[in-house]
Amino acid sequence: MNIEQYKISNEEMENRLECFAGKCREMSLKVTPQRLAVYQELLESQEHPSAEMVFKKIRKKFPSISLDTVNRTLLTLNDIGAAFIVEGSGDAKRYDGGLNGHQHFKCTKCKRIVDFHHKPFDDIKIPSYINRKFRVIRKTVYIEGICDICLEKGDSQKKQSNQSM
Amino acid sequence: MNIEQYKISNEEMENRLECFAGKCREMSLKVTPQRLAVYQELLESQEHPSAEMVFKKIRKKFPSISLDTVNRTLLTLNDIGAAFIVEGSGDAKRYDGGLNGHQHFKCTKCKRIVDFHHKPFDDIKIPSYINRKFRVIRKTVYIEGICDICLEKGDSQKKQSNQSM
DNA sequence: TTGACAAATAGGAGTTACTCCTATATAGTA
DNA sequence: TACTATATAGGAGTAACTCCTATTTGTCAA
Repeated sequence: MNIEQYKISNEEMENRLECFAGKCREMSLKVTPQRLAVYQELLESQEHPSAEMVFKKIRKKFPSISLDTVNRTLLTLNDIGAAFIVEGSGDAKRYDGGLNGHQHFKCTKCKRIVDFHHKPFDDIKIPSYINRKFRVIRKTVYIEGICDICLEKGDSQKKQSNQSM
Repeated sequence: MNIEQYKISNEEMENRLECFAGKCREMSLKVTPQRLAVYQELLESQEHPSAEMVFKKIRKKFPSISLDTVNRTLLTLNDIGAAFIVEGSGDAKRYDGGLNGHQHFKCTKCKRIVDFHHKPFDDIKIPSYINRKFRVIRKTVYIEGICDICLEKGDSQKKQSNQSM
């Protein structure tokens, strides 16, 4: 079975929370109960939650937390590489006239989407257990990063940490 | 050069508009000037526009068009396969604790994101002209479709046309 | 241990990107 | 040409943030 439902053990969780606290200190970010709660909830969740979903879960144990804190914290986790935003999610719908086969590169800074075409990517083979379980409508190779224009005019600005923990 | 800036010719545009009108009739959708304008603008655009971008452009030639019409029309284009929504765009940000290497399948109906892991997808090689031009932060194989749960409870519902024109 | 202070939080206001509603207009047909 | 099912314009409503500000709290240093 390659469709993953990975449940974390208690020891593993302790370990990861400690590691996360360390990373925060390293980046001179304060280790607040809110941050720990958000990080823990994200690790426990099996469903790639939105901020709203995380908020609703945490609120049960931590009724005073605000949605804004959850949002801010999740973005912070993304910045320090302790979590990431699922590819493509979170921006306005973008449309494609679909004139010919191509793949997309998206700049996470300016949101520009650039087409490119690499023939081998047209023919990627999806594992059969996916086709058996789901009705696949589209498959593609998707690349995210910083585009040439943003690189040029902003190279001196803050760089994100992008290695995951 | 594989980074695409494909500009359509006038004859090609005429041809595509006629073909689009035909497809509308076939689906018993009315061929309105607004629909033609939205479709034409999408084909002319080099930038995978959002509804707002299309709206601003069209408004110059067609000042009375409403944003809602642009939104509705773009969704209609997506439904009949005359255009599509760039993968992943348009929904709330979804977060990933990133515990281990995996890829994502997203259900376009219920927005559920399911992890799967197919080792060959970990090692896709990005063409060098991409790495030369952009700073790549992430690359992944991304699959969209209808998940098992939605298939089971909604198979009788409307099916989208998914072949592009 | 305790101040001091920069950083973080709560909660509400503001913004963006739709999505829904309804009266009016119009494309397609009879 | 008249009818009718669709489509449109424009405003209201909603979702998902993002910003603002007063208050609180980790962290460091004495």
